[in-house]
Amino acid sequence: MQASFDVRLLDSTYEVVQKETPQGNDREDVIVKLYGKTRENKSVTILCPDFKPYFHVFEPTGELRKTLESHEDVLSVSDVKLEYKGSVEEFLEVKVRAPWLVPRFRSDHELQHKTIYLENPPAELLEQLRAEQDVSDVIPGHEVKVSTIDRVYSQKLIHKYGLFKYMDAKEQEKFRSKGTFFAADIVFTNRFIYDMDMETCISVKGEVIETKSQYTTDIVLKASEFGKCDIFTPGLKIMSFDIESSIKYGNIYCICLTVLDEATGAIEERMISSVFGPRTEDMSPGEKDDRDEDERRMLREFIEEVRKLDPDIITGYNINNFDLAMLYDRSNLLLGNNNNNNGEKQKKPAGEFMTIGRDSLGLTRRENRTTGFVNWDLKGRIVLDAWLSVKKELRPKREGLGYVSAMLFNDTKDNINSTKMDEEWVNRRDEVVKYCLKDADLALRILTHPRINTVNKLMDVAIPSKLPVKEVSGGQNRMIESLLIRMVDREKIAVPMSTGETYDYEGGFVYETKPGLWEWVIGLDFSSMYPSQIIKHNICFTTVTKNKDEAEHVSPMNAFFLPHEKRHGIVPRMVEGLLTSRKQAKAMMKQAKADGDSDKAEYYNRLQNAIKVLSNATYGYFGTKFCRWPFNKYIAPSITAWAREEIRMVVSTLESRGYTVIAGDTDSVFFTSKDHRNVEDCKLLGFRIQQEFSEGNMHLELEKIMERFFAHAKKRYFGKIIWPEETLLIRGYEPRRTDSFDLQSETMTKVFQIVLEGKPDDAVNYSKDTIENTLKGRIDLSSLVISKSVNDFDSYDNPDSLVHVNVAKRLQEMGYEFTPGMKTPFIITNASVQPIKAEPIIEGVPFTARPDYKYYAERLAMALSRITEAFGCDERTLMQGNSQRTLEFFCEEKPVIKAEPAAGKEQSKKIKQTATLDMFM
DNA sequence: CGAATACGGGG
DNA sequence: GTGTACGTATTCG
Repeated sequence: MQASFDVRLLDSTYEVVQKETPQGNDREDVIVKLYGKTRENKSVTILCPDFKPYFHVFEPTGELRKTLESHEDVLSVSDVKLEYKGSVEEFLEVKVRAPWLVPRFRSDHELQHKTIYLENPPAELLEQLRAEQDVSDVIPGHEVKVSTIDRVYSQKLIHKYGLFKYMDAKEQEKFRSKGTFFAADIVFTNRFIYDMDMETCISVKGEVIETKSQYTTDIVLKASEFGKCDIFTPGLKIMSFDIESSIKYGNIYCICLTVLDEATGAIEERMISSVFGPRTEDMSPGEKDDRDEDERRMLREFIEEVRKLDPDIITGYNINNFDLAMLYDRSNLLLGNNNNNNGEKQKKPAGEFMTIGRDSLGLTRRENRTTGFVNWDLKGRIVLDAWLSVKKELRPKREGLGYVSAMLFNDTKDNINSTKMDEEWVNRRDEVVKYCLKDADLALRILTHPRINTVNKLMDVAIPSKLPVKEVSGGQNRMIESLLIRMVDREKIAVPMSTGETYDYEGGFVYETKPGLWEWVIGLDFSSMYPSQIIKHNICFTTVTKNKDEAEHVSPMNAFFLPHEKRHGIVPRMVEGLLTSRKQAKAMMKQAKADGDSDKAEYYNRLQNAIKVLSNATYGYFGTKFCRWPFNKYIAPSITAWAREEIRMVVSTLESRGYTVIAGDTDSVFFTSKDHRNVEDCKLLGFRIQQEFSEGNMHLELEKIMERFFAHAKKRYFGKIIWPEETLLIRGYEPRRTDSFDLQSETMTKVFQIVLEGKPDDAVNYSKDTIENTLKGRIDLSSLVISKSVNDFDSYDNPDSLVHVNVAKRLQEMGYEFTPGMKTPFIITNASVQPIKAEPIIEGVPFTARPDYKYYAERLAMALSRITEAFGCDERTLMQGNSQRTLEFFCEEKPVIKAEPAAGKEQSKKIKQTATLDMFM
């Protein structure tokens, strides 16, 4: 049956299938598969045959051309002309049978060298080589060493001057059947999406396949035609799940899941639990088998439910590190046919049995080699860990499910002691299952909470980046490349591969902060500083020139860019497109607001934000080693250099007019004026300066006015904003450490408050008092507790040097049970020795040891001094209290309070500030 | 001081 | 998957 759908793309993959040829023999073939959701909220699998992988090779030698032409895996070769570094060059387009063959061709034929060694070349040739623009060095000698700036130019030189005859056999080997590969690292399905010019929403026509075979989606469609369609945002099915298990025995007790269908608001819940109690050490083989069989049943039930419910998103709390690993390990162990004849475990592709992907394939695990970070993938579904979303969006001080739930919706986990799950499972089985479901529910509510809203945000950025939603959940690279590669392809420009080279360059300008407490501070910033610089100076890999004469833009780091009229760069055009569509989105938002359509307004607000993310990421992309474009080492540094020039100009103009600039970073400046001491005056001044410095596509904007502003160092400040809205601003102080003790964060918060009330003297006193109380032990023990989790002892390189590991060892010696990964609370008792000594906190046992109050006081002083230093009170002074030495110390210091005196009625403040000094003396 | 290492979170 | 992206505080050297 023929049908047509509008589809929002969620994921893409490919499959190798057997295809019958007219000759009757089977041949491997590739089909692209797209997964998505239709406008009617139906899940769909789209099968797209007839697309083949291809790549380009620069000016291949005769040998390489012959090898490729006659290779059994090569479907076709054709000559194409593509632009590379400003010139049109000859390339060979090579179409191959399957994506996984491309890396194989690369390893067999990719040229690795850009230095050529020549034996006895004539002197005349050497002169010619030296004169070549792209030769960076010619070192004469027995063997002449010719270095070029990239492999393409090595190839060009060899061809142009017939250099093979001056190369020995070994040297020839490096170049003979090798070539420089282009576009051979573009993920196959992305290549498909770019070439078909698909966006995140497509319209597709094709034949509905009635027997769904392995697919779990509502619809399976064999595509015959693709078209454009308007953007829409279907309701997704979001599943959250949680597993309770035994650490000791490794088995699963229960799996609970909850599924929200955004389209209808309906929620479905499932609880799958074991009929057995905990395992024991002395179980008989028969008992063990029964329990294994029971767990097998649970896993199978889980798989069946997921396939039936067919969610688009799978979430849970810390599922990347725990629950998914649990499913993976247990299904490998229990569902694999590991009970074969000789009892040996059969090696199977891992995750294969957890068949919950939309194509019935299993769970795949990817571990980052350097970070150890684990990523899970299910075809057609998007795996999102609510924990990671929370970290990214909220940066809460503690990241536990209970803490975050309390913070977001004042709800909390059920009362189950998860560290004693075996015990809880014996005594309160029903409650554990409820607790498990509750956790799944909390994770779902967190992921969809307005302040987190991960699913919507991903759906949104997918729009301007024109990609399936799963693609944008990875990194920003892919989003930028999605836009760039399409433009570049259309204009017949070659797509080089990243060389992975890194280079250091200077970043944004950071003004040396004037520490102190200030009043009536005006904050301005350039909107979209980096994108604006790209546009202003036509910065692009297509506009770089070595010829200063034809350049219109000369960056402060001496890179030259062509005038916009001569060649309008691809990157500036891309960024302009983004800024324009952001303006449109903002206008739509305004319109929707005016119409009273708050949902629509909210949508356009998120969309404009997504576009902002994308346009800002453009600069970042050119600064990474993954950036594939030539001249990238001129692009990012030129952007930042021009930006530094721009903001410096503002700073120096303001200073030349007698205003005091207090802080500034990359695109922002904070300053204060003696003659503007109220909101209205500050607004007038701010707007005047905004107008003065906004020119062309650069827009300096009055962002905020602060009644009080405290700055202590670069990137560390807080303030009380009173315009355009009254809010608190805190930067760089976020006390986000879970291993800090309560007293520290509580005191810090209190000190912020006092400072912003305009009472720095009180803040210093409060700090001193708290430190003194701590030193003298007049402090609640519970506010000193530090809690850290302790892993397997032998997982540490140097376990004895770590306090928390030693505490866990002591717990074990004292006869308490210790489970690796367990959170261990303790109080430091002696920090003057190495390793630091601490005593564990044990529930129900009174803490009798004496805390190392000096240690705690010092840590407090260290944290608080970052603020009090601005008032002339450093860490040492804080520790010394009001002693005579304090006084001496202060006498040598320059004036401490830097608040600008307020005019007229505010005079009393000045007196108070003097009083602060008096107090110290 | 910059580089290396560990944590967080889950049961 | 035609790859290679945690962010941050503390300790180490």
